[in-house]
Amino acid sequence: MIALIDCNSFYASCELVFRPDLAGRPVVVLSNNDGCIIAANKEAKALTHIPMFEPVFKIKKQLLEHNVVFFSSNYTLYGEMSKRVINILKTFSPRVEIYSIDESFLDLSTIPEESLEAYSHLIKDTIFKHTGLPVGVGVAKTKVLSKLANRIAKKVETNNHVCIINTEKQRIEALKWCAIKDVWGVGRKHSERILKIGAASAYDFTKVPLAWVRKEMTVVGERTWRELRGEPAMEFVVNVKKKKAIGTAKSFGKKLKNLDIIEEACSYYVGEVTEVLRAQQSCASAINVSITTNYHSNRDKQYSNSITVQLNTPTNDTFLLIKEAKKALHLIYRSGYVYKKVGVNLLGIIPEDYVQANLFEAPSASKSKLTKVVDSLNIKYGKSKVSSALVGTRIKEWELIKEERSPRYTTQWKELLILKSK
DNA sequence: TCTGGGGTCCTAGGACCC
DNA sequence: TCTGGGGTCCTAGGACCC
Repeated sequence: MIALIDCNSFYASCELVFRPDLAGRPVVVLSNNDGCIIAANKEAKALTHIPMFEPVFKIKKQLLEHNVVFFSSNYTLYGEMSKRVINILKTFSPRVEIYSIDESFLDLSTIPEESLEAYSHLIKDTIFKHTGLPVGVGVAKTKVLSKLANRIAKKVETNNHVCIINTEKQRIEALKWCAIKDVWGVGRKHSERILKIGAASAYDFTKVPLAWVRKEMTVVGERTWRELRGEPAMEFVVNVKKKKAIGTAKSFGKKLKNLDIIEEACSYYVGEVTEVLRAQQSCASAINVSITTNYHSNRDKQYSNSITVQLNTPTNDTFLLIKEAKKALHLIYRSGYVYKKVGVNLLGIIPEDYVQANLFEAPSASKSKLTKVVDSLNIKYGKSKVSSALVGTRIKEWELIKEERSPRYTTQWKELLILKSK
């Protein structure tokens, strides 16, 4: 049996752990640049109707009327809280698949069937006791079914946040309860197509002929179909896989016209992604740079472009990659537009031990020692204390907006939570 | 009239996830 | 005024190889 443990309204719950004074009040967490709502606690969800991903400015008035508390996203905090949850889960099973920041699969094959329910409650209660985070637990024979069980645990009040799908009767009941659009792996496009052929529930979908599923939804859809029928078709991935692409593309705090300032933002992002690249002991063999105007705007002239540069020799050297990114940016930049976003993406990622030298290029003097020193200084003194001069110093001119970010309680000495004594 | 067969690699685009 | 960011997997089609 496989369990899926999922934290409820994860980002909002993380904020509430450190702000018990806000208990009972509606709380929402905003996206980067404070643009959209990306998480809401149950009080906020209960309020009228707060659509996720709704631009905040459109409903701000309404939210203020209801006394909603806003937080900008604080990924440092959420990442740390996530690690704590995972460490607890590892004490409950030797095999844990970390699926996302707030979800993990657990192999419970060694737990006797009659103990599954008690064990699930124990997992849930232990996490709450040690972190203050509420979670739901779904258990079933396949990953897709445990996702479904988790959904039932969350939505059906009487379940007390735990749901086990074990018998054939339970499986069919669960499938009939679940609308096709809510099945894990079936998105908007596919659920429209499935509805069109008359299947409305997950149960109906399992009765659609495999040939149709295969043709319309490829092998990915076939796996979902099999798993819903109780036949395992997805791998349980215990080892963290190295990333195959590492990228970043964030909106600017304000719109930008000039190449020199966009260049600085671009260089800064290259610094960020190469740090991740080095942390997984890899090198990139290509880098992609993209720029785009604000596609929401009807008034601005629109332009977007991107370019991929193959490197002569794969590298993880920030300084070399900034140089390449800058050249690439110059090729796609056009003056006369107002830009909203620049992105960099590292591609063709290979382990650093596999790098093959280029026959026609003199080996460059190794800067690996320099980047190591830079990395260790930044770990010690804080993010981006040391960086390439190409990054510049005008970060305030393009940096994204985070007006309501909470303190980084768990990772910065200066921002520790203070408990006042009388 | 009729024009091989078996591959690899790369890219763009679509669909999905949190 | 203001609209998120970071990923994965799969397929088709083009270009190339022997």
